[in-house]
Amino acid sequence: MTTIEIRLRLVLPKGVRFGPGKAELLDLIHAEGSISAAGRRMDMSYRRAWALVEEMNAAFKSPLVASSRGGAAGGGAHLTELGHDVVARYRRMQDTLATGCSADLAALEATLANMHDGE
Amino acid sequence: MTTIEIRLRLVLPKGVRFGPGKAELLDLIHAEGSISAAGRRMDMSYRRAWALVEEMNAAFKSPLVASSRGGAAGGGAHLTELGHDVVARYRRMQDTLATGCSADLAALEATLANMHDGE
DNA sequence: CTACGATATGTTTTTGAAAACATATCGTCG
DNA sequence: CGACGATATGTTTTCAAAAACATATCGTAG
Repeated sequence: MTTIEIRLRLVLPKGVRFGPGKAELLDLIHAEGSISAAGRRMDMSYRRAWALVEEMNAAFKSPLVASSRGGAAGGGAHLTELGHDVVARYRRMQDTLATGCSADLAALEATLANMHDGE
Repeated sequence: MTTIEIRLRLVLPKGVRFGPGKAELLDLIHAEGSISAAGRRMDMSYRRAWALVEEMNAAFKSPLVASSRGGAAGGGAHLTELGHDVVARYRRMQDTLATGCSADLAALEATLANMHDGE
């Protein structure tokens, strides 16, 4: 049981940050085909999910998410090729980190305080 | 010139987070021999620096920082053996990350937007 | 041509973390 | 013993990010 969680965050130009949250959001947009549905699954308002997508789209040379309005389902969104690429790279970096640091991580876990409360 | 910064953050039990900020604070405490001096170097109030130290000390089975009051210099603080160990491990994980992900990082940088404004 | 469901934004309100301010305590040294 | 410089905390204030609320727009299908 791993009690320490490792988080990777990329800080892009203009202070834009890309971490676990945005990565998950992109994954969910891919799975749901909609920004609002993805936001719901993350207990996030559409307002906020949309803002995050905007920020990401602006940070790269071309959008990570393409969206459309109207139509049968009211509209929708999907990942662009670049969007898929960015998520894949982020996941791979995560894996590299997890496997490369497992020894140090285990050593650190042995030095943690014994907590009483759950979690 | 690397325009993407990689940040590593550990989430310990009870939601305590250990990232670049706390790592630097520990380094500065080691260099300065004082929590207040370290805080000053980071443009941080003593209040805040002290709170971060408290949080870290409580998260591990024994303190990372030992401090004393009064005396010639008014008091002081220094890293314990565990404190040095934690910082060293964090730095090593950082290196592992940086070297292991350089390829993905370079690829990502090539897909960033061309910005106008500085930084 | 109307209803629907999602995108796209503007505006206001909440709130939680950081800053700012204020003391109290400690131990050596002059 | 009185001053100094750092630790140790309590209290109040600021402020920016997130939430909450409110619309406007779009395009297909019925």
